[in-house]
Amino acid sequence: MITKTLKNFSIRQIDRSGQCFRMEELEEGRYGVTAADRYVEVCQDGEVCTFSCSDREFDAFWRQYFDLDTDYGNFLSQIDPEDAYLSGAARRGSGIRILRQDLWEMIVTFLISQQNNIVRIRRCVRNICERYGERKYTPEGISYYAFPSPRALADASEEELRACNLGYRSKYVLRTAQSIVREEVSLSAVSAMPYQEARTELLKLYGIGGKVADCICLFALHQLEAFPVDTHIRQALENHYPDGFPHERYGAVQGVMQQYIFYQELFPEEES
DNA sequence: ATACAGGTCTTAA
DNA sequence: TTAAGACCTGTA
Repeated sequence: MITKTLKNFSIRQIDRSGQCFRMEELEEGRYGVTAADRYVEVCQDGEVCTFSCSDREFDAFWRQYFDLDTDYGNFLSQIDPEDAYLSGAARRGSGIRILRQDLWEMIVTFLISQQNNIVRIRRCVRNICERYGERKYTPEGISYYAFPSPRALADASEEELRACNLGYRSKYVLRTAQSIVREEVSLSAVSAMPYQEARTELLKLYGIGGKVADCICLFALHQLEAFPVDTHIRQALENHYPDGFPHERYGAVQGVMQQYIFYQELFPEEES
């Protein structure tokens, strides 16, 4: 158990921002987070956060994962004060972090996410983790499932994946897993590439188009110049930027702005 | 009912 | 090169 005081950090906003589909609210203000092959519980009260892990585990993994060494105040201060829409969106989502998630996990997760809804995406990811992932235990004895390896998914059948509720995305996941196992695309090579190169490489995988590739670049590779355009973002840009979104202005950090906009569109009203 | 979810692939002009 | 159409499945 360790406690940290964190600015511009909201576990609730991160959960609802839809980057991670393996986070769940256990009770009011308490979240269980599974990432790669690890699990932690996070409690938050204002700026005070408690993580249910050791100091060593925190420094070895979660500090990075939650991007805690980045000053998000710096991103917020770059926003054009004349831009009322973006300023408002950023104020509302100011606790969002761009997580540094596992590359393979993001590839599969965002393959599943296409033309799909959040509830079902979560269920699909849970299903494949329980079916193909290794069962693990925290030091306290809480059980959870690691994300399945490329090998494990490559050895599955399309029918089995459909049974996990993936629908037509089953063959995307299967063929992509096989491509990775055969090293037609190298995960470690992609990890080391700059944005444009990584994006081009990811597009070689079956079922990955521009939007999904950008999500992977942003949420796994932390390439903040990636700006995934989905139906919500497209709509928001049409409504609020008739002359086009100022991509040049936010260039290297526009992925962060994308998240503020996405959050604003998904949660326009303050609830409870 | 029918449209729509964090789209992409395939096929036809 | 562009533009429909198809594709799983749940929810409103």
